[in-house]
Amino acid sequence: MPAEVLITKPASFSFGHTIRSHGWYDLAPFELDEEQGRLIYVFGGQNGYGPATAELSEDEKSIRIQIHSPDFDVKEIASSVRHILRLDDDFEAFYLKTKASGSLSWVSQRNAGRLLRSPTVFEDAVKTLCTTNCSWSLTKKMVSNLVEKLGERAADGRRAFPTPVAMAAVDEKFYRDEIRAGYRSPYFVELAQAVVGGELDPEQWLTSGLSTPELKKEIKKVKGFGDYAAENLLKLLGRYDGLALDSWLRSRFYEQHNKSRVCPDKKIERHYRSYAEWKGLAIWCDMTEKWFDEKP
DNA sequence: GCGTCCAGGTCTACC
DNA sequence: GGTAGACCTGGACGC
Repeated sequence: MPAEVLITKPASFSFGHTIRSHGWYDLAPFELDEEQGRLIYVFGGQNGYGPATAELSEDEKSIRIQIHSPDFDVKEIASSVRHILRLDDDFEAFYLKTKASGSLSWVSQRNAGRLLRSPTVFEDAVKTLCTTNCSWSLTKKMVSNLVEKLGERAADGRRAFPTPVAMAAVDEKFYRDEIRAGYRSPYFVELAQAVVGGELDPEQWLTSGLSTPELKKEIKKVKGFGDYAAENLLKLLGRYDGLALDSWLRSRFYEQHNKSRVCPDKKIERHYRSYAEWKGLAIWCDMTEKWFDEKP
């Protein structure tokens, strides 16, 4: 029998909207069980414990965590679940703006807006790099390869996301040949080695006192992070000032708000200007509303 | 099955 | 600061 932990749900929280908020649920070691409405994740080993697979689901008042492992750090896993589901983030100011907007009033009605994230900023950074300049199928392949070839195995045979140490231990050739990361390969080596060597601490970005533009500059110092990747990572850190425009978001905007005609990014920026520091989340909710009609 | 073309975001060199 | 070309992969397409 798996061990079970319950976490009380915040008042304005939607489990379904959070786990399907963006593509992360589709990237290993996340797995979405659509039929049962469960999110599965393999938490990395910590504090002397090995990796542990956990299934997250919900009932009326709680989030249920079922842990399939002979030994695990229950506090660490519960704390990571709070982090990945953003249970402690405050969206009241965003909901006030969306309520006033009319077109985005559904966001507060459905308690949407929480973007699923990984337990560590390092994992989110690596996955963001895997989304740059390629199709979603290639992103999935690169992330699966990383987990399969470098991740530590949990008791049930699934694997956790690789640690910075594991990623720093292999060379550029490995990333090219085994991960199929192509020209991104040296970026992974550089990122992992900088974290292991202590020159870079991505986890510190969560609590950084820097302004968002300053933090974006810091993130862009990491090879492979341009405007899109930096702004995407900032969203996962909880800073929504940037739109993180990629080709998909642009084409959805043209279709929805510009009669399918291409327009400059500045026009997109103007469209969401009233959301101020929330505009990155506003565009994401605006462009993905239909996802939740398709996936009730 | 093979070859060609294209999309995708960032980097570097150059203006 | 802006721009062009290179980077690399997988998918689509034509043969």
